[in-house]
Amino acid sequence: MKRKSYSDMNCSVAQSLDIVGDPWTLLVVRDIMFGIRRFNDIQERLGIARNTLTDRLTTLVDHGVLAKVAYQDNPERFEYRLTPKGRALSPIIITLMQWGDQWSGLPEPPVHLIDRNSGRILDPVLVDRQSGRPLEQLRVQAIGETVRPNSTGSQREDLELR
Amino acid sequence: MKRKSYSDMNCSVAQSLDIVGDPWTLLVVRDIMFGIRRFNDIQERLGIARNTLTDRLTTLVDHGVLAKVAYQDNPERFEYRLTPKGRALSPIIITLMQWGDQWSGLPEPPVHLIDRNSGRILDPVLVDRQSGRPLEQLRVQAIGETVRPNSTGSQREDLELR
DNA sequence: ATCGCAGGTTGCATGATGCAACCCACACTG
DNA sequence: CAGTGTGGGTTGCATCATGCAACCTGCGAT
Repeated sequence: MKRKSYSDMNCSVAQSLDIVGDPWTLLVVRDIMFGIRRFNDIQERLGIARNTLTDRLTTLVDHGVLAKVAYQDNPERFEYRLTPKGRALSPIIITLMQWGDQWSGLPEPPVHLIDRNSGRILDPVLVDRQSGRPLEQLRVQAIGETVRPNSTGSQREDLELR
Repeated sequence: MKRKSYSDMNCSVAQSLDIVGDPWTLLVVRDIMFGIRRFNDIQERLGIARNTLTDRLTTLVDHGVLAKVAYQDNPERFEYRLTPKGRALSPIIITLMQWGDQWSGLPEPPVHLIDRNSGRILDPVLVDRQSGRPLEQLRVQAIGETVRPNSTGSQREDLELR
């Protein structure tokens, strides 16, 4: 049956996953972010079915995450580039990469991010912009209509971040 | 046909998505992180099919993301709690939430994160741990076997992060 | 005795995916 | 100008995952 849309869920996580939650979608974005921008290159690297790739690319273009631009005429050939909305996905890709590095059992990280100025390997961490403190060191609470005490009637709890 | 496993891809993003990339999985983790921990509560909040929820929960337990713990006997009743591996997913959930807040067209964020000490709304940003500088302000390059110059023969490019 | 609840399991219909084959316009080679 | 290669797809078919509703089981309460 059709996969249910999350879009009526009044939850930003659900809104995001409604756009980038399909299988392959974030891997396609990852490849394009890393400089693989053409249909055949993406298809070969990922091993994704060609019709599925067509679907993902057009859906991402429809959602404004990618732009399809011709890089030559006669014959017309295309590449896919990130829009600002697409570039804003980088924190998601990077945190997914980190979690995979730490927890998925690969012997060592297949890819490192380096700062081109210092040449150093980067260690990305999520902090509060104002205080600069890592979120995992704070007592963080979620507030909003969507988040309610659960059925036990317990009071709202802190998020377990570490 | 069966969805292809990404696990032989030598890419941490793929490894992560192999575990948390199924539809509903991250929404289930989100709910549990926000304190919804019981089968029926999750099922009602998400509107997920009950058999699908069963599958997602057992898969997450098998992967060590969740722990199924009894909170009473006679009759035995269970709740699902995050393991350390599951708690480590919080940066992914939070960055997904941010992207949804910014780009998915909701009038305003349905949920805010606040610091319980200061009471202030948190604005999470991904920085390099050592320098404290936001990644989007750096020239970042990905290095590793998986990342190669693309078919145009162009040299390795910086990641477009902003 | 039966009602309800928590936490599932089962059966069926359909849509999404994988896979292979095909297509089309153009360019290059002989 | 016939044949071959390349980029970027489309089409058909088989199968798996999902949605949905119904059913089940153990227990406590009425």
